[in-house]
Amino acid sequence: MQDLPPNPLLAHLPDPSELSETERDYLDMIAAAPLLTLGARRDLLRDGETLRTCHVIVQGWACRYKTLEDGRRQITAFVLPGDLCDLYPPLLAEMDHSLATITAIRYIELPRDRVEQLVVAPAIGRALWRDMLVTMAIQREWTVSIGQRDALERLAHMLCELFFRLRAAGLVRDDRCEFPLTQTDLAEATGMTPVHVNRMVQELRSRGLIYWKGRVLEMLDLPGLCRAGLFNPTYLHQSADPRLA
Amino acid sequence: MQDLPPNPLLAHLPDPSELSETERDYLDMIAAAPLLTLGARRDLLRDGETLRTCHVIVQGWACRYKTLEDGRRQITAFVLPGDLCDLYPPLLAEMDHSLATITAIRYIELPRDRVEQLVVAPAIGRALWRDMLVTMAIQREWTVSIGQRDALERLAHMLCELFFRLRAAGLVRDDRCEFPLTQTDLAEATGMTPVHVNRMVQELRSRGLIYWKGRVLEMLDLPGLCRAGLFNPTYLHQSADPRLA
DNA sequence: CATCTCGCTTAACCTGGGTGAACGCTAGCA
DNA sequence: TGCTAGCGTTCACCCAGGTTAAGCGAGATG
Repeated sequence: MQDLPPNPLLAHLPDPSELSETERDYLDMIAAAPLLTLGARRDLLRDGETLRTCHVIVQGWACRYKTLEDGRRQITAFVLPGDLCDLYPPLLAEMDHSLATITAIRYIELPRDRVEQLVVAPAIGRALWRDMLVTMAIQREWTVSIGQRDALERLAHMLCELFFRLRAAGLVRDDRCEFPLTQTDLAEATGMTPVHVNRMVQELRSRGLIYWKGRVLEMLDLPGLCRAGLFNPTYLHQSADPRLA
Repeated sequence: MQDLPPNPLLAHLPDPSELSETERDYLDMIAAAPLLTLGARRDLLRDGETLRTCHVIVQGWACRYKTLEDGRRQITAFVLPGDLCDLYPPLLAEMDHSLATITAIRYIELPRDRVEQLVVAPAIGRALWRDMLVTMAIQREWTVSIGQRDALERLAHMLCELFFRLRAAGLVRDDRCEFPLTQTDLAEATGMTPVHVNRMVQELRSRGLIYWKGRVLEMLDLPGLCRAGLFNPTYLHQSADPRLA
């Protein structure tokens, strides 16, 4: 593990100087919350659970998924290092999906009423809204992908999305990033079979678009991959992000 | 058109007595906003537009959609009468999808800064958050449907979802509702072709699950349709809704 | 050092749903 | 009262991607 990045909750907020004193107090309390740990490939939250606390994943990869009665499983979102994640669900009565780790993670727990405060704090609330709207846009784009793009486009699009999000989180150097997903994960996220994901990975490799070995993914031709996936990054609304050089 | 329901923004909020005076003032101003009209099958907002106002659809059906460069089109959500709809997008810089009417609609426009106030008003903000989380849950469920359910299940699931939402909005009587979607709409929403939607509609009819003619849809066997679609309504988080008898 | 497991890879075969095209019904509309 | 347009319906054909199964390499475990 690398050194710990600052709490992602903070990274998503405006400059502290724009916050009221009350808001700064909230954040101080959050910064003081103890860091918890969970190993790779475990459930953090299960469908049907009732929650009294909220989670913020500080480090590591996770995913949301739903399982049908007969066992079919669909990953509906990837939660990347630095993403806010389970801040909101406890505002509803009951989990309607599960959340599992991909890698080991570090996270904090916040009591529910603290989140309710954050959500309606002026500057913090607005920032959380903006974050939520981007998450929503990503979810819409998955719908478009699975509904309209063919297998190759879908895989290319998914890799582009993850890459752009990782880059915005400062986790890309020289077009390379750590990439802990398995082909089976990608299959469950894109609605195809692991076998077919493999075929498409081969195809992207043979076209010279990506290098992927072990846990390292490198974009050999990012514009080409974007074209192959009909990927247009505007839905990520990253333009204003200062971390993009 | 039937008589006008109250502004859906109000329907989604807690009892007015729980609101502060400031919040009640906000709502009064909203109630006073003039009602605008737009005909069926028109774009209300287009991908790429920059917005300075927000919209609340008071009456009628609409949908969100995205179009790929080569014309493939995916409907990503249906906005039903009474749903909040475009309250939030203007918090982001630019539309990343389009919004089109299905039927003629009535709507109001709110200036952007008014929405920013609403969103962080204590009681109103919390209610809007809850609404947003349900919308998000629906979007996740679409991902699951398109990713994992087969054509028949997908169609059945979509009909169940729309039916439950319409029922919560008070638009169902005796298991019947007005249903202005075409089979092509359903095709664009479920990621299949109109031809195949038609085959699946025939199948649901021949199993005695639905009656659908003109603009009327009737559930002849709702439990059966739920089973056919592997539909579990918990993700709609309707249990607490007082309008469900 | 042997064994086990997990993830990746390849191959042969099959099917759900796409494609393209034609036809018919109903509802405006001139 | 005939024309046009949109929507639903049906058919014949075909392919993208699913299915099943087997082999392989690398890291984990005893």
